[in-house]
Amino acid sequence: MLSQKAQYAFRALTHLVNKYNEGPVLISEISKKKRIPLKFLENILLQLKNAGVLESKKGKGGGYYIKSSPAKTTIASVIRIVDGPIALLPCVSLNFYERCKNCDERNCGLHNIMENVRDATLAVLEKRTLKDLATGREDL
Amino acid sequence: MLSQKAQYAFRALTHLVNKYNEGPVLISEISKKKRIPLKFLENILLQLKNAGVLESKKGKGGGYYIKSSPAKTTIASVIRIVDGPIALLPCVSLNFYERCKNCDERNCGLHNIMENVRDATLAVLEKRTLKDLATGREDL
DNA sequence: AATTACCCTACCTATTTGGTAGGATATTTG
DNA sequence: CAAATATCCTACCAAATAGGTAGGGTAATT
Repeated sequence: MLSQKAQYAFRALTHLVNKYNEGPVLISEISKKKRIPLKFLENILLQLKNAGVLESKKGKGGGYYIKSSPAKTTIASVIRIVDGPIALLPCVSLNFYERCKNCDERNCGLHNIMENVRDATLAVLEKRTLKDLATGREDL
Repeated sequence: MLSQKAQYAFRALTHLVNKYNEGPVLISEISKKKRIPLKFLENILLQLKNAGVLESKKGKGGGYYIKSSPAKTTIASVIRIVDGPIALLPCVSLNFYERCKNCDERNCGLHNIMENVRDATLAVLEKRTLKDLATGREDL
């Protein structure tokens, strides 16, 4: 399951997508509109900025906004930034690979199954982008 | 990611599949062969038994064994027993559904995406069974 | 210079995860 | 029946992670 943090991240990103091209949005606005604890949200947005998804502007009239086009950032990459691995086992993770100390990957039934799961999952998550989060209207 | 507990469960089940139809297997044997802490393994196997995956026999000559045919138990069901939900969000879980308090499911881009992920994941995990864990040889 | 608003470090609490201890219970065998 | 075997059950514990808070520092406007 996605962490609460990741869910907050997606809620915040949804807001930013809906306001794309309307200039920087205050953390406090996102916090209020989406009911996300302010200080917690602050470091989520910072993390997304450091990873290159968001850009920020300081001082009056500042805030956060989506760096490039929403269609350029995949849902998969957001999950990796906030929660880490998407795969169900370290030994089948593309971005966070770790060798299994207790199985021989070429002769492990589970390994094979989990590779299939990973591929099926990524087929969706790498295709969908921030653009797909847009709602058109301002729900909660 | 799957928990350590789930990974232990699959290692143990692999052993039991390989010994299918050879009678009950001692917890202590599985523990030794698969290097799983004995007491921890004990309650994993018990849980799988209570869920109807395994059967046990007490006293001398006792142990654990797979209840019905290995092909009857899906990988998905094992994950649900040991780790709980497979879906990435509670609001798209088939077996552990919980309403999202912060979004309208009909108008939530993320909800839709996560339904697709769930379907893609389950297409694999509901098709594969314990039978697919069999290795033929005794690794580790 | 004052204000605004993001940036950074540190900290705190509750829950979950991973694991252990010890005895109770049921079954088989002599 | 008694002894041995092996699962079953309850309780506990420590470390890690998740979720959240506090407070001041820094940069950019006006």
